[in-house]
Amino acid sequence: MNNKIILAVIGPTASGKTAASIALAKRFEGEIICCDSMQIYKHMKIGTASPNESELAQAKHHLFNCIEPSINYNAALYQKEARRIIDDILSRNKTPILCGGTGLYVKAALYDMNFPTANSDDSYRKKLEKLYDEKGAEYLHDLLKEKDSTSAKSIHANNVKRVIRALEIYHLSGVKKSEQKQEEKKYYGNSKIIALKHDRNQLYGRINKRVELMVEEGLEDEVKALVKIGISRERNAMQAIGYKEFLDFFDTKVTYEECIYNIKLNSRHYAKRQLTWFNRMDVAWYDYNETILQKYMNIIEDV
RNA sequence: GCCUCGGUAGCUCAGUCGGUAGAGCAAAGGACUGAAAAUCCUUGUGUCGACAGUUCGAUUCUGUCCUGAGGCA
Repeated sequence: MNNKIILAVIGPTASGKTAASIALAKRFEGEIICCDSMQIYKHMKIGTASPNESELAQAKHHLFNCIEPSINYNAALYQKEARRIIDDILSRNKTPILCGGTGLYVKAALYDMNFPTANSDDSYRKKLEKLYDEKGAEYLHDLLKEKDSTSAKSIHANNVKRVIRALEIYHLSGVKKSEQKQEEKKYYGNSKIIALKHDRNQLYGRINKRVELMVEEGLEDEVKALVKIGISRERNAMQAIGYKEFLDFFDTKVTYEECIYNIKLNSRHYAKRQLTWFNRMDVAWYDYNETILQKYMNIIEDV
C-alpha cells in the first residue's frame, strides 16, 4: 500500500500536530520525524510540547529530543539529517511523516533548497556585532551594499542578523548571498503537506490553556535544570518561548505574572508568524477536527 | 458631607495657549536560504465621561451631573 509518499503535518503552535501525526502514522505505517527547531533539543520536553511517553510509544519517532541544547543547531544540519532519515524510512518501505512547526525546516527537507557552502564564522560574527554596537545598523547595511547590493536591497537595515549573515557568506566564500538563491522545486517527487487550521480566537484559547498546562507540569523546574547544566541565554535553545521568559523572571526583570503573560503573548505572535509562513507554502489546509482528518486519509489512499 | 487629582484608541498615558488628536503596548497584515519558537517591516477615526453655557467654532474655558482614586471630617 505504500508507494513512497512523504507526508508532513504542520500548523501553528498548539494546533494538534502531534496527535494528527500519530493518527497518520498508524494508518500508513508511518514513522514520525521531528520538524521543529526546538523539539529537536534534549531536556526541553515540557516547554516545547514534545510528544510524551505514551505518544512516543504509539509510533516510531525520529529526531525528537536528541541534540544537546549547548549545540546551536541550524537548518542546514537539519536538512542533511532529516533527508538521511527520510531516505532510510523509504528504503524500508514505510511512510515518512514530518511533524513540526518550523516552516524553514519543512522547506529545507522537502524542497530543493541549496544551502550555501559558507558555514558560520563566530569570530567574524562577533566582529560585526561589535561594529553594530559602535556604529549602528545603517553602517553594517552600507557595508553590505558595497559587497552585495542585491541582498542589501532585500534585507532591511534594521534586520541586523540577516545583514550579518549576508556579510558572513561573502566573507567566507567570496560569493554573494543573492547569487546563491536557487529555484525552489520539490526535492522529493511525491510529498504532501497537511496544515491544520483553526479559528484564530480558538487557537489563541488553546495556546493560553496549553501554557498554563506547561506551568502545571513543571516548566519552571525544566528551565532551572537547563540553567543548572550551563545553558545560557545565548544558546539557540534558550531562545525558545517559555524558556527565555522564565530567565527574565529568574533575573527579576519581570514578575511571575508578567512572565506567564509574556509566554502566552510570544506564543501568539509566534503562531501568527507561522501562519504567514505556511500561507505561502503549497499546503493542503484542513479544519481541525477528527472527522476531517479521517477524510484526508481517504484522499491519501487515492494518491 | 467637604477638598484634591483623574475620566482621551482594546490597555497605559501624552496633547490641544479654543480650529475635532498621538505615543508605547495590544491587535491585524507581511518578509524570511547555515540563529527561524530567532530576526525584521507595514498599519493609529477614537460620541477626547454626560449634559448645558460662553464662542463663528469646545475634547480644550465655565457650570451641573455621573464615575474612579486619595485626603479631611
